[in-house]
Amino acid sequence: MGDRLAAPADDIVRTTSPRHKQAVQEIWRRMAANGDIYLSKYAGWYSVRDEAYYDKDEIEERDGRNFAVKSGTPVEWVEEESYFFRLSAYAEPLLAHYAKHPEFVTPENYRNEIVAFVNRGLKDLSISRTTFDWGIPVPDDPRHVMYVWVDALTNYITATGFPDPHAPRARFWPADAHVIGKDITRFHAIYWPAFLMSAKLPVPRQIVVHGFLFSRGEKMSKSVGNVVAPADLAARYGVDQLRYFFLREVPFGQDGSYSHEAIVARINADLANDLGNLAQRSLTMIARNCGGKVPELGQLSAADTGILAGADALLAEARAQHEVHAINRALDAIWKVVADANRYFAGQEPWALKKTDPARMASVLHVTAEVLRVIGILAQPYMPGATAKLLDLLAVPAGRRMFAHIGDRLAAGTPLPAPQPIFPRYVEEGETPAKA
RNA sequence: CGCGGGAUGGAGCAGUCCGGUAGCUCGUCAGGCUCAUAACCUGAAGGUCGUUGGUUCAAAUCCAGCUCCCGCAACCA
Repeated sequence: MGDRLAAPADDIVRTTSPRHKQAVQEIWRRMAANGDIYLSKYAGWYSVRDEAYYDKDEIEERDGRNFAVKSGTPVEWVEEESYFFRLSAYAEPLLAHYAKHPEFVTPENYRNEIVAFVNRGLKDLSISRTTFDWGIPVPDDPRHVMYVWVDALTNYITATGFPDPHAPRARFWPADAHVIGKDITRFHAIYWPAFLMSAKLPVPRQIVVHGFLFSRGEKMSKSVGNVVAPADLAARYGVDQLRYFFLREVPFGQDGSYSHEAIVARINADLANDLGNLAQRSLTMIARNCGGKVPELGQLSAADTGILAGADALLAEARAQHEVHAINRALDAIWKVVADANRYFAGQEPWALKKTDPARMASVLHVTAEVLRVIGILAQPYMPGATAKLLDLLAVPAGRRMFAHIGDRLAAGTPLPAPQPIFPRYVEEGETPAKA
């Protein structure tokens, strides 16, 4: 999945792997050493079929037997020996942490939910089971295996090589941002930092909560029949186009909605028309009128310095927006410059200068290409494929495409490859592609 | 009274915290240009800001009630 969306994982932690077992048992030992793990009994109404416990008020009695209200499955009273984590002791430390680091849980509405939840008090957490044996054994008590919480959450530090402080990736902990779905906020904003505090490990700097995506405003569900696989969308519209659409259209942290019409509108307007066409019209002129080489740059006009300054200011703007996870605003800012560049191009009328002032035409084309280079570099994280193509067309060397190279300038005289479209228009099936 | 989000020109959103000319994208209409992927540029039309009441010189914005829509509801990762 990650590969098909051009978002490959650096690492995948299998919970059965030896390194994970080692990390999990070590954090358990440290939590125990801190006096936060104790053995007791877990008692409650258990449904074998649901593999879940229910509260007393979730149970109803019929014909002398007890059933779970929600699922209708039979339940029985079960008492099971279990290790508990003293989560109750961490309500105060957690609240203190939330207060001291207001950005710890972001966006703010999720932070408010978490604070309100913790304010109501925390119960200790059952963290082991004896009813099954798949799972990581509890240190010094092989009758128990760890229940999901400690096991699953610890995978983050397994990936950084914990407990080896000299592991190659050890420097990545604590993480700058845990990016999670809104449905698992509590586990990541409450349980996980509590475990870490108990084990005397640093907590992540930030838990960043994202929303869900809805198809035409409705939650995807099999019964509604609106389930769409991301890979299918990528195949239909293009990976870069799909990534651009969601990153641009959905404010991070909120739920987002998409539809075929919205995606087509975005990729045609922003990608094909604004950026793709700007590259095409300028590069075609260069190919035809400047010998296919980066044209000479003459004396800069106010319009030239204006558009170049706009492009050069983007890195700082994008960084500021990413700092608060406003990816859509970073893209807004970049596309504002794309629009400015189209205005610049139309205003300078290089096609007219071709007859009256070829040197000035060359300058205008040079400046336009330069702006495209900056945008191409900045847009790489969002659209790796298309930006690589754009930078290729501008003959930007592979080693000069980092943000640090934005200050580079195109060298006049550099040969350019033949222009090619970067973003094709999306044409509905059945429609005839327009003749250019 | 379980918790939370939302209701703003045809569509999707911003603005609401810190009241004071209602903004953006798409769409529509008119004009321009002709380098370009029927694209680009300029201009215009279009909104009693869900509803009722209150506070105020002034409310999309603050307060109270109501209606409708949506998501979540702790051992299920």
